[in-house]
Formats: sequence, structure tokens, C-alpha cells
Amino acid sequence: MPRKPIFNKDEIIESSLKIVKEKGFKQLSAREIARELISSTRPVYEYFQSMEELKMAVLEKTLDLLYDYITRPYTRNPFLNTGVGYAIFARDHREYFRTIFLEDNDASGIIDELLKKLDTEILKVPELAKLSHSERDELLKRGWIYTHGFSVMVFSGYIKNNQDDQIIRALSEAGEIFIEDALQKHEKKK
Amino acid sequence: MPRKPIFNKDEIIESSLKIVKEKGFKQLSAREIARELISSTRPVYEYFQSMEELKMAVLEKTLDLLYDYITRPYTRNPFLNTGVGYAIFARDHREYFRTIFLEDNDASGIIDELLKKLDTEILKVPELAKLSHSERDELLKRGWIYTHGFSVMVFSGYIKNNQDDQIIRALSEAGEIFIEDALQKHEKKK
DNA sequence: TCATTAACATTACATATGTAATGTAACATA
DNA sequence: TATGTTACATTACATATGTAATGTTAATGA
Repeated sequence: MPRKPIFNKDEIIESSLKIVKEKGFKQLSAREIARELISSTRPVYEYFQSMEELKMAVLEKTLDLLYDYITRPYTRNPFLNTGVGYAIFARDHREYFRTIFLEDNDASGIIDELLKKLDTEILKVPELAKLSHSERDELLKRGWIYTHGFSVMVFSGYIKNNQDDQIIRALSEAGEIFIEDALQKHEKKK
Repeated sequence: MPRKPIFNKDEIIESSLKIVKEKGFKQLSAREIARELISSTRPVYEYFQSMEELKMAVLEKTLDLLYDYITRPYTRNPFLNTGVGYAIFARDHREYFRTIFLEDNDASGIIDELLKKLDTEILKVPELAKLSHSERDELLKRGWIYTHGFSVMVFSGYIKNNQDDQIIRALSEAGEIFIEDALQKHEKKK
């Protein structure tokens, strides 16, 4: 007896992502989605209790994409790959990046997860295995701060000419500086 | 014959700053200001053509405060002081920091000015005078990226326990790492 | 074929905001 | 003291947004 659905949940989320990408998270509204779908605002409320709920779902999707980016094999160094993916994500998905890290979505949980991921990656780099826990922690923190600063610069358009290989070089050079320092301080302690 | 003014331009800007500090730049509206002043929205339009114009004036004020912060003598190193002031500003004036660097105010002009300032400061550090222009430039960029990353972390609340002295230490340590690397690479070239 | 019902459209109400139009009262001067 | 000017208040209109209430229609089972 029921009528056949025209729109589904995924379509609504996809339209939302398109709006966020083009106009920013702040512009995401039920009416914008309706315009995008060429429909009324009703379908949105068919699948989501509120705009708040939809926005959470959209945020989740951008996070999925971020995780995709930071797990790609840009180089042979998985530790570096995370940072490179992060910066390239900032370049290619400005508005998603802003939504995740610079809006009021309390990104600290997300950053925690990223750091945890980095913590496992860093162990895979052979030359760093000899470092103590606190030494590795310090190195991690420095690398993360630099990566984040770099990415925000890319995001805000201050760092231009940012081809993949240039991003890789910039981050890898900075990483080597931190690593060399960490190894040096490790040797000195002994 | 005219009536005595009750509110002046400065009061309106001050109220605006209070609102931005407490509720964020997005919440700044004529009616909010009126609430703050216990008045109507009319006085705002007495001194400003539009809210847009007022917002520009408010942004200018936050920039003035930022310049104040980055010119304070936290340490004897003027180069370091800029970064420290920047991070402390992010800690003490979250919403101003967001408005300036993370909102859509096209901060690149501001960053340019900051970099120019840093460029003059760096020359005052004796041990760095020997570096070539491009070497100094590279060092500057690295320092700036790190400082910005650090400040955004402070802003987003990820870096906690951020007393002045801890911020100074963190940035000075990172600075030393970059400086040592720059000097080392300079020596190698010879 | 037709009644039912889910999916969507339409309309409407509430709130927030910018800002123009209009009203009002205080104050300096004549 | 009367008056004109101006600073502010009030009111109103336009737009944007969330979302509830209500209307409409397409698909299916009887």
C-alpha cells in the first residue's frame, strides 16, 4: 500500500556533503538540501529527527574521508603518510577540514584518535624503536604540531604550490629534523 | 539644540568585543549589542553604516590586541617573543583568535604582516646573522608553522597546562631544534 | 477498482537577524 | 520659555532557518 520512496538517506547525506563542500557547514540547512534534491524539506525529516542529527551524520562522513586520506600509501613511511594525508585532505577538502578541526565540534576526541593512530605507526619505523616511551611521545607531539600547523597553513591558503610531492617533501624534511633531534638527545642521555 | 549622546562609538565596539569574547563572532548582532548596552539597535547605526562595517572595526580591535601580545617582552629573545605572544593570545582570547585566523576573514594579509615582523626580529638574533637569506627564510617558515600549529592546539584545547613558562619552554625548545638544524646545514654547505 | 498508507509537498508558525521608517524626548540656543 | 535638532526608541518589513501541521498522491493489497 505504501508509496515508493524517491529519496534515501544516502542521497540526503550526499547532497549535504556537496553543500558543505561548496558553501560551508554553516550554510547547510533543510531548505538548501531541498533545493539540491529538488524536493521539499520533508524528506530530510523522514530520515533524521532533526538537522542536528543530520549534521552529526555528515560530520561522520567527512571523518570517514579523512581516515581514508591518512591511510593512503603516499610514501613507504606510514608515519609520514598520516601527516601527508592530513595536509592533502586540508588542501582538497577545505570545508570538511574546517568543519572537523576549526569549527566548534570539539575536535579533541578526533585528535586523540589520530594521535593514537600515529602512536602505532611510529613504532613501525625501525630507527625509532630504540627510543623510550616519553621520547617517542615528545617526538610524536612535535610532529603532530608541525603537521597541524602546516595543514592549517595549506587550508588558509598561505602555503601555495602544494603539489603532493611538495607536501611530502616539506613534511618529510621537518620530520627528519625532529627525528634527528630525538635520536641525538637519546644518545646524549646514555 | 541637539540631544546629548548617551552612547559613543567606543562603547559600542567594547560591547561588541565583550560579546565576541563570550559568545563568538557569529553571535555578534545589532540586537545583542542593544541588549548589552541596554538600548535599542539604533545607536549601532548611528555610528556604523552597517553591521559589516562594525564587524570590520571589531576585527581591527582584536588585531590591535594581538599586536600588543606579540610585542611583549616574555623573554630576551624578540623572535621567540612573537611566537609566545601568539600562543598566549590563542589561550587568553580564544574567540578573537578564531575570528582572526580561523574564520573567513582572509587572514593571509595578517599572516604576511606577522611574517614580515618576524623577518626583522630574526635578524636581531646574533647567531643567525650568518645565515643566507633563503636559509633564514626556511627557518622562519618552519618556526612559523610550528608556532601556528602549537597555537591552534592551544586554541582547540588539546594542549593543556599551558602556563606562560610552559609555553615559552615548549616554543623555545622547538625553536632551538630548528635553529640547530639550520646552522648545521649552513656549515655543511661550506 | 478502490481504499489504505507511506512518502512527499505545502503551508504555517516560531525565532533570529539586518535595517529602514517612523515616533519621541532631551538639550542647546534664541 | 519655546523650539528645532538630534539621539535614541519603537515598530515594521524582509529574509533565513527549524520544524510542526496539514494536504496530496502514488503504489499496493483487497
